[in-house]
Amino acid sequence: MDILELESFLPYRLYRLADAVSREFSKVYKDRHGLTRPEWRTLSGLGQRGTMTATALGEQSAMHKTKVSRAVAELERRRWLVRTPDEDDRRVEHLTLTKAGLAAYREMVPLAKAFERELLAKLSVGERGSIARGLAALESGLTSDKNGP
Amino acid sequence: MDILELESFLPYRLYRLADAVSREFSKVYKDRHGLTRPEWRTLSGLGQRGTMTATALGEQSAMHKTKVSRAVAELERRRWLVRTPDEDDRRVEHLTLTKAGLAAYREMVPLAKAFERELLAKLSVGERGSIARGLAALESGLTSDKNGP
DNA sequence: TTTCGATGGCTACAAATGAAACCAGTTTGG
DNA sequence: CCAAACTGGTTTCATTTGTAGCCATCGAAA
Repeated sequence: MDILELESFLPYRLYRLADAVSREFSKVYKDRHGLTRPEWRTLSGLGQRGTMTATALGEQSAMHKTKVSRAVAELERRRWLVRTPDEDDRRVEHLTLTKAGLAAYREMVPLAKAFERELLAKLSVGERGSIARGLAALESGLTSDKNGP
Repeated sequence: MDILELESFLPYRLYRLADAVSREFSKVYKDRHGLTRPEWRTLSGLGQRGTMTATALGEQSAMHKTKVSRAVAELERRRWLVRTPDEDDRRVEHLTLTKAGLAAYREMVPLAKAFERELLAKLSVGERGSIARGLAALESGLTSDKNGP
């Protein structure tokens, strides 16, 4: 009889790994600032790009509109970002971190980098290369057929 | 100023990839049988191993107890599995797929394998090897320090 | 034994998520 | 010019998830 070995099934392995890593990293921003993942991604996106619209944020960080909307609302409530209406299109808002938001971002960046470094530190150089190539390959394999007919 | 490039941040990349793949694959078991992911994993685990306790299922498929509990309850409601109390320890229940459950499992296995095959089909042999090695390396890097002092 | 800490499994409540509907505002085609 | 289709963003509601606490049972230690 034909069976499936869950432990070596790629979707499962990927998910489990990502879940473990993400859960571990979430401690960093949760413990430090009580952020949720969508909030962290929003902070990160704005810190990186300077100013973005909600839609752009959603695309960059692969989040559903509603996640973005709620994350932005919360960061605004904390006064970590401000919205400035677009001149030409009144539906659009440009989001920018405030001083406080930027401070939080600046504090998070080294922690994030350290986390990633530690994660990779356990691997050999060859292994690091393997992940880089493997992930890139899978990523491009996926995104290319996202656009259906 | 120091910034973090979200798009190349490993935890983010992993999560996004896993999420996309998992979401795509979930269509298979959702469309076919209206299963949730925990339910699918439960089915898969039992199909693979024959008989397991809820705790064992949780460990094998990396699911929280409550997810397991609820998934098992649902599969039992569908009469896809039965519980048999352990002889020695009356807290423990052994879970086994019924004929119906097994039929569903048998139907799913080829679909799962086909999905994985297609996912990998877009990659070169070298790239496939890279993922295999990369994932394995990260996995062992993680599990080894899960056991804190 | 009795008692006390673990363990298997469930449930109740709170928080996070997704789908779909919605509201403005904008574009397009007649 | 105006209706219809579309887009940015929010809200509502149902579903899913996690946390914490519960219950029953078990094992060990007194």
